[in-house]
Amino acid sequence: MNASSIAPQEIQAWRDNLVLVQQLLPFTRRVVHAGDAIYEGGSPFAYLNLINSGQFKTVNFTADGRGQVVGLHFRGDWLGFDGIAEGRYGCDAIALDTGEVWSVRYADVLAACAGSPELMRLMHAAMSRQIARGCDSLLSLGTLPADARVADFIKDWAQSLASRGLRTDQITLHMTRAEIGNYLGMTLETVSRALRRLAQCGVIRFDEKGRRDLTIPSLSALDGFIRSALEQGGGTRLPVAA
Amino acid sequence: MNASSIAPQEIQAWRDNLVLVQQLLPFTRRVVHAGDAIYEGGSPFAYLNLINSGQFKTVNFTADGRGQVVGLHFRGDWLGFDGIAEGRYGCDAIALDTGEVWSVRYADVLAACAGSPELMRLMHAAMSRQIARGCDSLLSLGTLPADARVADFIKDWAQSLASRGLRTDQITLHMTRAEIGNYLGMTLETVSRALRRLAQCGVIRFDEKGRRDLTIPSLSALDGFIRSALEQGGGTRLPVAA
DNA sequence: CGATGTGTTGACCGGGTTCAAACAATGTGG
DNA sequence: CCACATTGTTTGAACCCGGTCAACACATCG
Repeated sequence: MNASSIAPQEIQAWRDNLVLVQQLLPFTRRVVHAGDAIYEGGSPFAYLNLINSGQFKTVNFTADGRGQVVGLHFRGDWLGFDGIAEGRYGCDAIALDTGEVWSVRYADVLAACAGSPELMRLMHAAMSRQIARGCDSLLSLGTLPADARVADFIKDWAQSLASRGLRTDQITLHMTRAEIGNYLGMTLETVSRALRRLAQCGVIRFDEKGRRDLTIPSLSALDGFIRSALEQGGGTRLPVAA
Repeated sequence: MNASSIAPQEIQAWRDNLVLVQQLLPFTRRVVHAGDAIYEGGSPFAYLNLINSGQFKTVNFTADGRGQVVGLHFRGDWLGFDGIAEGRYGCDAIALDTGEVWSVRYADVLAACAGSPELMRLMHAAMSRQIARGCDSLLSLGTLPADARVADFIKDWAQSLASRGLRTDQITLHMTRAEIGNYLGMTLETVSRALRRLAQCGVIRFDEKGRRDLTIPSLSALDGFIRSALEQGGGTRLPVAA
């Protein structure tokens, strides 16, 4: 599951989305800035949004005010799948920095899919990928201690960039400690302490610029940190005895 | 979000899957028993499985032996979406009791979707629903204390049955405490204690038959328990200051 | 009968939360 | 330019929820 094991056809999956949409679908470009909402939970569903650039989070809100970051999304990802079934979006989609999304009417997508098996397959694959990513998030939340969860988070982030052809050694987290903590199911203080420990182990390094820019000397070192945190941290936390 | 607020068209969504598949797709019926694997993570993807009866869990495994129950599935749900993108299943799908699934070649689904907008829409909706359910799981894991998480789990279970026209006052958990705990990100002991506390509050009641059969006097009482656990348990655990 | 798997309960302890204080970064207006 | 407010980050100290370990009850099954 490391970056080098990404299947060849996967490396370019994000690009296929952009190319095919450009060829087959009418869409409107929409430039957004940090904090902008692409859509909000509860509002009527009509559009899917394909990310052309920028980074985004999806946040799930409840009536009683609880909020949970449930996903991070990058170039080539779709925003809005959660709205298809109910006809209303289930989450807020928020831009983490400035970027551009391509908005397409879902009705147009359906029509185009009927005429293009390739596009239909691509949409299925995109939804499938989001389902699989959700499973991985649950795995991380349920089985890893706090420090390892933060390490896994950074590893995922870097791999997401790597699979899109972006540089992974030097990354910028466009999220506050509070947002990261929310996403990982812990408090902002724990995130801060975990990052300090990761830096002390040399598995990440903070840039001079600020506390959100960091360099990753080695992805496999991150993996090593996670594994060591698992075995020395009591060993079998939530294993399933087959 | 209570049981009575389910939209009319949602109540029968599970049935549409079964009806449409029966009309449009060649499939093979497959009877399974508790513990049987419908498919296993890592094996090549070729079939989707529509649940006609029974209850199922999906389990995500890692190379280092960690396992996490990531989803529960009932009549009308599809199993196998997570395999479309990579061409390999990402999870194990395990039967929790005796049931029947309809196995359909994914290639046939694609072909049939091209000729039936209704079926295509239905597949999208099914995937969308699974994405949304994943988001809800993350919300529960990230924002609720242990007791409330167990209460929310039972509420979800009951609502899943209710939306399929099954009785919700009397339910049987076809899972061990360890499985439930794994699903909810806690230990089996905590599950046991949480259930006892729920029973003491009268929000659930154990049947004479065994420790897995329980009755739910009132769904709204479960909601009340969750809300009270939130406000008296320190109040704002992971809220997002808008 | 013992063996095995499951569930319950108690006592202890530790990782992570909570509370608090101080610091850093970035505006904002006079 | 500085005073000031605001937001984000770091660090410390105390507390507590939930994990860990252990013992026991209770089934089912050979």
